[in-house]
Amino acid sequence: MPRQESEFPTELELEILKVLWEESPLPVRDVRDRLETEAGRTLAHSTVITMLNIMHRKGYLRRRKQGKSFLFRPKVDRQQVAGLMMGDMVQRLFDGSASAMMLNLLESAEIDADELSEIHQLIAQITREQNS
Amino acid sequence: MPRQESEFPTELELEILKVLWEESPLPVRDVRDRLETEAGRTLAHSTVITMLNIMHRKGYLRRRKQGKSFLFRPKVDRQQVAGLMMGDMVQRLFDGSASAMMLNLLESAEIDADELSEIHQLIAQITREQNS
DNA sequence: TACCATCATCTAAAGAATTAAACGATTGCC
DNA sequence: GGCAATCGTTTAATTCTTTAGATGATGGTA
Repeated sequence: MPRQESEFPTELELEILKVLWEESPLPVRDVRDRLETEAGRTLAHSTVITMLNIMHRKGYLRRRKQGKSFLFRPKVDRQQVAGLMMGDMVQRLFDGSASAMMLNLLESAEIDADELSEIHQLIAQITREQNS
Repeated sequence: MPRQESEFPTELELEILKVLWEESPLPVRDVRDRLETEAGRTLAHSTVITMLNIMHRKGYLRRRKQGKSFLFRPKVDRQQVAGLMMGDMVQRLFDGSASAMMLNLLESAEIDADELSEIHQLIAQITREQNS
């Protein structure tokens, strides 16, 4: 028994989602162009169609026929996917402790003062909400 | 050109690393047993050996012969791997913004009051360090 | 010594992810 | 009407990941 199909978008699927989260709906050709300019991935037209169809089958995208071509747009939003992927990573790396992950991020990533301040305030706000 | 070998531990590789981060060095048989009890994965002995050898080749593990069997232990530490994987995810999901990732974590994950407080204090401490 | 248990190596199978060529349908234009 | 451009479908090749059987070496034991 080999491994199962990933429950999250794969690397290329995520790249395509990012394109479509930025602007959609888009026809195949435009997705292809943006993968090249934005992600530095030059793919054959048929490759992109194949991927879009797979993603449609998996439920990541909606597909609508316009004229003779299809327009694609995301069916899942960025927050949702990010949440799922992060949740998975929290499980796999930190045995489910989101705070352990945050502590790791704080220590290993360079986060500038403004951002730190923003996060600081958000925590304060969440704390207030929990206490009310 | 299909995809390349992952630069990070794969799913099963990470599971094995977790076993060895907990205790090492271990012989193959013990790794196998712990994968079963701790990760719920029942694998053939030869499967585990194959994986351990692959991981050794990739530089994730050290291997030492004791008697007729090998003992394995990690060559990479948890912080290091976590940092790399998180960095990759920050890139892929949040275009490099670690703070965006943290904000997402704060909003989507349930983090209890004690943990929030701990994080809050750590941020304050980092802020002080940055200002000195 | 002969046999059995224990280990490692070799080999390979099968699914997932990625890539794209070949082919066919449709549409617009000369 | 015919030709070229454009689009989708079919099919398949390649690599990575995961899995494990077959085989061979070695050491202990009856």
